Amino acid sequence: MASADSSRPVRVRFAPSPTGELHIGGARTAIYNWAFARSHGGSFILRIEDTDPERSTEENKQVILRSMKWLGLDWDEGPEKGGNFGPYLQTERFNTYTDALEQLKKADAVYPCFCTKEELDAKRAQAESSEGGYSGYDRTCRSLSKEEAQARIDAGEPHVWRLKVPENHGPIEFEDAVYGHMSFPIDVMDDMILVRSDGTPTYNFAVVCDDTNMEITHVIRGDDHLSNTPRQILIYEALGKPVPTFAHLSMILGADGRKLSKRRNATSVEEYAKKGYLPDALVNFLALLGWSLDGETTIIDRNTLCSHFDLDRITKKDAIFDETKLEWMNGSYIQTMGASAWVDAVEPFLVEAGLCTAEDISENRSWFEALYPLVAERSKLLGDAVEKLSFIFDGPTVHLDEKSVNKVLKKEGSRADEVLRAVRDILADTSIAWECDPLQDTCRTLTETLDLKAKFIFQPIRVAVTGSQVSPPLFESIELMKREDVVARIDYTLHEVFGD
RNA sequence: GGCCUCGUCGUCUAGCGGUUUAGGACGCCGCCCUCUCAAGGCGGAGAUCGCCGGUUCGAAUCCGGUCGAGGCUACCA
Repeated sequence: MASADSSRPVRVRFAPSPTGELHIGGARTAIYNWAFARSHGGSFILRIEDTDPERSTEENKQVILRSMKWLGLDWDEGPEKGGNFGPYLQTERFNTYTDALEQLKKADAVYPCFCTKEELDAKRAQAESSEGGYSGYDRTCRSLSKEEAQARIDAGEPHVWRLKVPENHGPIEFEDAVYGHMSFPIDVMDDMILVRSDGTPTYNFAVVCDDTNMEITHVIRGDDHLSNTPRQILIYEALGKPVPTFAHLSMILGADGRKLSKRRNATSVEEYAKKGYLPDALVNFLALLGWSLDGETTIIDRNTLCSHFDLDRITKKDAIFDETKLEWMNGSYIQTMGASAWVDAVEPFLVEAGLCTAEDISENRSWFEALYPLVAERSKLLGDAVEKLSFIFDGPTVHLDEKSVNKVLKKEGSRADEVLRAVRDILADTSIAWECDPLQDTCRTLTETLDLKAKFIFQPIRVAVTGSQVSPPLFESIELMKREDVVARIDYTLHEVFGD
């Protein structure tokens, strides 16, 4: 029975392969590993599994590192950081795999196999179409004598190294921290290839070597590896190394209930950053996709996550990624993030939209921070600020939304022209402080002067000043604009709509 | 084909044999607040716990079967 050595200090790792960007599923796996390390006083290791030269790229590696940093998942050991168990790129660890292979050769736990890929494919194809079906490599080369095998190796014949699955081994069992007791019959275990004919390690072999050498205590990974686990346990046993605790994570599905795919869904962390999500929100949301604190709490900050995360509250069921809820959560984080952090986060969006430059922001920092209350509780995504605030940057004229003009200014009996003329005089009156409250209070007196409901006073002002019947709070916005611009906008509207 | 999983409101989930008329969150609907939109507050609809049997005084919770979904079964990771 495989069991973990609980006396060792907790060491976990996130091991992406740079064959693509960091996607949502990988991000969640990373978050769980990170949070587990933090909540157990352990180490979080980042290892890049780049043994597939065909698909691995340096660019992808950089994107992954960038996304990890953006998410705020700091690693204790790994690329750029180093550590006592490096290197942290598999391509730089080949000597450790050959060392392990030598050890297995000495222990007579592996054997060379000379069957070619073509022969294997043919055998498998034939077996699959026959009655019993395919049940793994037929072990042709396992019965080769030592001498014959060595002679063929010496003759330069291409060969792989296969694990000699033990004859008298009971079922392979382990306690998965998420799925519970697992048991796999030994007779369905293939004599899997550990080292390819070109000398490179296969995935299952490389992971086990790395995880043992890096003294990983808990392997938290996607459940597509659940069926690989018994194979890996066999390798741990052959190596005579302690088997870590495994925790397998269910899959994240798209809204259509199907596997997330680049074609149908936004899948990479980078895309979510560009869409205006906050790292805190994404971490919170992803943490809750398959894990719960208590079933009640939904807003969970990093500190809470890092102190309370544990494996026993992870769900087994696949989860559907519901972006609507992510949006809500992001809005919630925007509401509480504070003006300063908001300005930093929203800057690229404002600049991108051409509303201002980075210099404008650094020179008028406090003015930009004053914008925050106008949109904080009205934004789901950072970029929402652009649409809501653009009118403020428009100067002495503003684009008048036709629908709003018709509905508010030209409405039968609204007396919007009277209202605007009166308001114009109030706003132009320099004896009234250019501040939210005095301006608003003075305008409100018009409800009595003109005998109109507040709505009929304020909505015309809103359309004239912001161009639309929907906007952030009126006088809070006006306060942040120049008096001459606001007055000019009212004159402009009066002229455009009423021909003044 | 073989092996291994998973299955509670539309979605994320709580639930670990009785305290459950199955709780919370998002979304949806209504009301309140209100200068618009939001935010916030309050309330509502929404799950016979995939299905069928069994165990039990009692099951979403335990067991068996079944259906559906998924993973692995590569000289990919």
